[in-house]
Amino acid sequence: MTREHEGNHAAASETVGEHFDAWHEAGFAENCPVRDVLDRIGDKWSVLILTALAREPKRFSALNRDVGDISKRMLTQTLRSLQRDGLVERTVYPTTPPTVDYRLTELGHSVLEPLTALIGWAEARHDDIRTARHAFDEEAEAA
Amino acid sequence: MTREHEGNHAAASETVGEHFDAWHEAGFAENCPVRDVLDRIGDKWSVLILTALAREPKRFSALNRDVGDISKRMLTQTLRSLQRDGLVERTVYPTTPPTVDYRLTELGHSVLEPLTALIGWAEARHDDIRTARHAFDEEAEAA
DNA sequence: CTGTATCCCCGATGATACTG
DNA sequence: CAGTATCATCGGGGATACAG
Repeated sequence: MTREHEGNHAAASETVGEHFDAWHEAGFAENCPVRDVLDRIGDKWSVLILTALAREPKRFSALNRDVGDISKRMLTQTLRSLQRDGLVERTVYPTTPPTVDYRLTELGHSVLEPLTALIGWAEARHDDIRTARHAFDEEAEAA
Repeated sequence: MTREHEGNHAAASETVGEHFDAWHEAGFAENCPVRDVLDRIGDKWSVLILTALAREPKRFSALNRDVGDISKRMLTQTLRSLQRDGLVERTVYPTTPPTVDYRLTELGHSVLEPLTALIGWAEARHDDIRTARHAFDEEAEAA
């Protein structure tokens, strides 16, 4: 089932494979751009916040509401990280009580493209994953 | 600097934004395909293993060597997860001592595409991120 | 060679209370 | 409204020893 498909991907994987081979041989693992980005993408809230800001700037309380069940603590912390990395811009309006909004920077918008591709893959292939899990678990159960 | 760029991304972000707005409103947060995938992508080793297998199947010991400084424990554990999700196929050859190799399935190869896009973004934009961090940290230091 | 079994530690996250 | 401070928890992941 797997073997027949390898041909389909040979062309793409050839290039990609060579790239990653060189990459691994170079000892990429330490302080590598990719791990750096992946660590951020990988945390529990960054992607959710970035996508929540995709359409328009939002205020702190709006984000707190729109992103499901994130604590104020983690919202603040994640926003700071995103701001520090130049993905999000924070604007304070000196009203009372204070008004603050967050918007994606150009860099923030740009990461949404590869991110959207990945999210698209997740949505498109999630059924396959679920099926694979089921098969795997039942096989394990048989033992 | 940010505002001027928004126009460039308006067209793309409009659609993407609407998608994510609907997505957030739908209460996506719980057992959502995307969090599911992101959790795996986000862990410390999955992407490294996936890319290490991009070119060709590898044996356990080869993976242990090629992926920088992963413990046997985590290698086994991560490979099991990837196998369970149908991204990696495990083949045992009944020799003595045992020989085992791991290869990407079609599903595994397919995730490499969006993943490669993200990695490409990381490599292309890492300098911008580093610059942003520097600026942010110095600004904080000034306080 | 290819793992499994244990123990342990630390950082990420949550809960709660407080502040300008 | 928009945070900060503090404490408690929980699980990911490393180290090490053992096993088929």
